[in-house]
Amino acid sequence: MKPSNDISKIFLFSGLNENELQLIQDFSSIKTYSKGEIIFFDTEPYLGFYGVIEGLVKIYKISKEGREHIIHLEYPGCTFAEVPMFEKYSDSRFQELTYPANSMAIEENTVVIKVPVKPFLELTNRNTDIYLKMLASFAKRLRFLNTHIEGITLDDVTKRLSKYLLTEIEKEHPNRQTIKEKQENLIELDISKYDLASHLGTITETLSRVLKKLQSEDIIEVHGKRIVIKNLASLKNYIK
Amino acid sequence: MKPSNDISKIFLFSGLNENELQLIQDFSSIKTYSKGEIIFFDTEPYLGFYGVIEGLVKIYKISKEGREHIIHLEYPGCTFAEVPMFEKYSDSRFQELTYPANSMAIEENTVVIKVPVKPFLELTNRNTDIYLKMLASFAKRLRFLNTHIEGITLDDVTKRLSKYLLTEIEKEHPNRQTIKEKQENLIELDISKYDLASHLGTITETLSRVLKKLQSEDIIEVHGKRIVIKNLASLKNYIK
DNA sequence: CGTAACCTTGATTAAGATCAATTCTCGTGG
DNA sequence: CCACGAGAATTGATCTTAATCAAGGTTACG
Repeated sequence: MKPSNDISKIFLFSGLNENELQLIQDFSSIKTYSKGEIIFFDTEPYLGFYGVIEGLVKIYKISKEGREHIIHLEYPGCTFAEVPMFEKYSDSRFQELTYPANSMAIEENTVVIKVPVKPFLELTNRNTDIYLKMLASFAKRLRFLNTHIEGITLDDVTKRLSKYLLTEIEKEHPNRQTIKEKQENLIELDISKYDLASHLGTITETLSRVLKKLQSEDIIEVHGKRIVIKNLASLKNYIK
Repeated sequence: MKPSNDISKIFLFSGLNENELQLIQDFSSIKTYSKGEIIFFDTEPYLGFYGVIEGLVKIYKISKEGREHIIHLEYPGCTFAEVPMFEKYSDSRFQELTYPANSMAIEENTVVIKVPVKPFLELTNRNTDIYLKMLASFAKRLRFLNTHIEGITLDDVTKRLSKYLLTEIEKEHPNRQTIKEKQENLIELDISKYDLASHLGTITETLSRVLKKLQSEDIIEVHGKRIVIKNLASLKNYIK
């Protein structure tokens, strides 16, 4: 009856036993969001972290002028906003922390678990396994952000888009050599072009033009949310 | 005789006892670098992390065209390149990891300790205190990078410089209300203008022009590496 | 079908990078 | 102590990329 309430798919919880999972479920809350619904703003006081069970969540910042930049996209299994938990720890004096960015569900029926800090830390206290898993997850995120910053500051939009497309291909075909010819070079965008642009640090108009340019060079073919890579070598050439 | 070999000032080691510190010192190596010397490249295989004992280190990326972007500046007490340690952990199959970015000593006689991963992890195995400290340090860095990305993608150069200047003032006067008038609004840059520009995601020429603009508006006064804030309110207005 | 959200296209503008000289600063050796 | 020279910083002129502004066109969904 509650397939969407299965929190064992959250990577962070994967080492925990039935009992611990039930405990977490007991003090946490699970909520389903519609597409476009805000999960939290970066002005809200920090209360706990979140995990995606179903759907897709964007983590983003907005400038004074209203321009948006997507920092992360969180897929099922991912946790987000765990970071402030340890900022609190590091501060001797108590201080009112806020969430580091805004977050919004960008798929219909996105299911998210909200885990309050205090009981969670009590449960996992001295659990080195959880700590190591978090360290690994933080490490991954740090490297991602490093690469992201590198892209934003040192690459133009074409290069950033090329990198994105190439990582998307890798994602869908983790071990490529064993895959048959069919669909090998097809990418099915799971986000809107607006969100993709914002994720690449640009705007829809520019993204549209760059996609058009790559099409005119016979490197890709765009049909709505489907992008076919027609010339992988040329695309790879752009990221050099 | 070896004042520069005092590794207890490394924040990460601050909870360790004499014995443990000695152990770390035994399997680690300490080296003094000249200004401009490379500590590691982002192409090198990962062998261990580093801690700054004296001096100043920049962590940076370089584009194909040779443009540089500084991601972090590391001061005495800081550790860097600890991140890949936990990427290795998270990967079941062994893989050859490289350093996430380049690093260079940017002060004369920068003293750095290099800690090899394996013995360090054996020493700290199951030491939740170290893990929590690392989580806190990763958390801090993640928030910093978030803010950094926000700045690069959503702010113009003037705003980024203003933010930098204001955080520098905070840094030098942690509890401002008790400070006397003199020197209150003086910033002594500890990096070159080239490095500052690169840290702000721009180039020296642009930085120079922005500094000039702020001077012409009577907000700051620049004398080489000394910058005096003449109108704090106006400067703060730029970061809104 | 109708309408709202999404996407594309074109014309224009603006911010900042690039290119090209100077000028300034400071450490070093005569 | 001064002069030299190299690296650092400034300034000006120009160019490039991508943002902005302004219409249209497409798609999806009730």
